[in-house]
Amino acid sequence: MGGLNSLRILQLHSDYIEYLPVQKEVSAAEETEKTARRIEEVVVLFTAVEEEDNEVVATRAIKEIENFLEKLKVNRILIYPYAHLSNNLAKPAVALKVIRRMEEAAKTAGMETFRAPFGWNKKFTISIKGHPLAEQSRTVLADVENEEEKVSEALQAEAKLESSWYIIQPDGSVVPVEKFDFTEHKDLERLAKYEISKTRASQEKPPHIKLMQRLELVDYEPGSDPGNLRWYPKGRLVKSLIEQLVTDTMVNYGAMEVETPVMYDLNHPSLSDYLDRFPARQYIIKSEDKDLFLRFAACFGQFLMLHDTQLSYRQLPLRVYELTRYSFRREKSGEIAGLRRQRAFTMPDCHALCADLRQTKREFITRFKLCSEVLDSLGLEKKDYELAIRFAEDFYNKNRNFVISLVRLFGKPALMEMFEEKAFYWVLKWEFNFIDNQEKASALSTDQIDVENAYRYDITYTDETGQKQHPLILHCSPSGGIERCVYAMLEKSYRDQKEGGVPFLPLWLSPTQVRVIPVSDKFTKDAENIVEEIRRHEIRVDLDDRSLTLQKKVREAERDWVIYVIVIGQKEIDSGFLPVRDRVARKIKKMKLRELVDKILKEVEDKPFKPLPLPQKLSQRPQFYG
RNA sequence: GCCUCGGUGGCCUAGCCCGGUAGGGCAUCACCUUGGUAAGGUGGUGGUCGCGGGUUCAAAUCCCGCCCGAGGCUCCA
Repeated sequence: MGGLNSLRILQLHSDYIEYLPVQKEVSAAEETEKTARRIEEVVVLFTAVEEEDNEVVATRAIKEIENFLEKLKVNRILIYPYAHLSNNLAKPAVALKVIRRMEEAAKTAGMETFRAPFGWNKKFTISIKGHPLAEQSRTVLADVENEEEKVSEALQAEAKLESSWYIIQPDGSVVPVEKFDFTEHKDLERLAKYEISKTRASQEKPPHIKLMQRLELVDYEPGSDPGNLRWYPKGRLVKSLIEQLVTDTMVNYGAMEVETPVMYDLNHPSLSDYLDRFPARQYIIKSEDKDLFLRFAACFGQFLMLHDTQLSYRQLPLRVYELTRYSFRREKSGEIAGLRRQRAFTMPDCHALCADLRQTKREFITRFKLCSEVLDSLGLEKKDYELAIRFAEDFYNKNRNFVISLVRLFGKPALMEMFEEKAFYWVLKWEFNFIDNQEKASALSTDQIDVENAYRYDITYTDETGQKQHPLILHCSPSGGIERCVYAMLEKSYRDQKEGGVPFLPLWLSPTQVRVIPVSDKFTKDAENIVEEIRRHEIRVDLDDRSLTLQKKVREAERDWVIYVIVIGQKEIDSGFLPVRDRVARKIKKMKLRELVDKILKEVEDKPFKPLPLPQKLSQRPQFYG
């Protein structure tokens, strides 16, 4: 029964690999020079030879790999002896023989074949490509009878543990997902389906894409890489106001705003560890003497900063905040979609260092509340998003009441994922998920308890007794990506409209809050005076001075989602009352200018303000789209 | 990366199956119109039909190759 033993190969389609033999590890090691080697556009085969392998297996392995290379349209391989793939290794002499046989077979098959020396401890750097076939692990069995090929997602699968899915209710009761009655919780059902079975209901284009273009908020930029967007003035205003709101919220909460670099040395020792877990996702920049990667979160910069910080337990919890413009993730081409997912995106990222679990829990609750406040400001209420909460079973058993208290705060049943063991660097994590018109779920706010990175980055504080301690680290994005917030607002508006409602952005985010329309050219001057009076109160007001019909101008104001529209003619000048067309209430109400101003100021109270991002007169505005 | 669909003035789109000198709408420009709450009228400017090759007397249309985009798959600590 030799069937269980085999040749194990981790096959990685790589942009490049660099390796440097450091020292001999076994006596059977081959002779080689201690010089660095770099190979580009290559399929790297990390190979371990197990106990009962014979040389037939080598030929068979190469045959399988040959098929694969055809699919990848690559013809260059590097055979890289890598013992760590197995705990049942063959003797070095046998292994070397098998490896040499592989090399020979590959050359015979016409592959451009490289091989790293056997028996050496080697330092290496690898950049793996981002497509699904890039990472494969294969096991070639020694037993000829057993021809099954096992192909699996190598890196992820190793870390992925069994998890089970439940619905947890505010009263603390827990039901397996399949037993829960979703009648009253359709979006939660969609989230569960999306997370567990990954089914899709719809095949159409996400509606927010058309809206983001038509409203001249934001658009694709063909001159860049996919997933890098251009923001028109109105969109820039909306985005910038949301950024401001999130930042204000975090600063009020006590966070210290910092700024850190967008790119980091690929070979920095503290980072390489972390990076190893996300090998395929970076933009790589070549500088004169080093390779840099663009950050995909604010963690690096903040952790490197905190590593160098002198911290006492008296200063905990310590909150550090950064708005990353941008974070970069080189998502696979097919994964990018409008404002749902980009390759360059803006993400607020707030870390809190806590001394112990007790402090952590208190902090976690505070942040949980802040997150729903932020979403509420965007016009996203509890009914508009769903909570997912994930943890290791062990953590849950010890902290059950804490988990339930979060669900109670949320006030609705939540999706719960329980892992048999701690699978990641966090022990507890939650997200607010928005479900869009295609029934796809996207995470907005999120927070997690990280128990590893303080060690990885050696971040410490001094406790009461003068000892260095590693804190717990909370990672929170209070809003999620800002782009994604806009996506959620637009998708929600579309849904509202489909259900017979009026689509609009919250008043404090509306690029135009009030539009004044003179009934004819004769009243432009009077209209201007009114505009100026409104503007003085920090209200974004504009003037449609184009020589179009009144109907047409009203129509366009509606299409621009302007919430308050005022028409100015002789009657208004005589009476002093303004006919205010309220988009949301869908009626025209007569009021004094002061009344309107007060009403608006009250509605946008406490929210950030920025002035009109375009010329005040519509006749002076270019058309950015269409 | 794979699959599917697509690429025609700034935007939307007809024409493609069945080859015969590219049509409409919006926007833009000019003129008329100066209005009372969701599209006033007339006229004009603007296109080597994504790129390259092939078939043909003739290609937006048929064939081959490539590029770009979108969606799906997959992925999403």
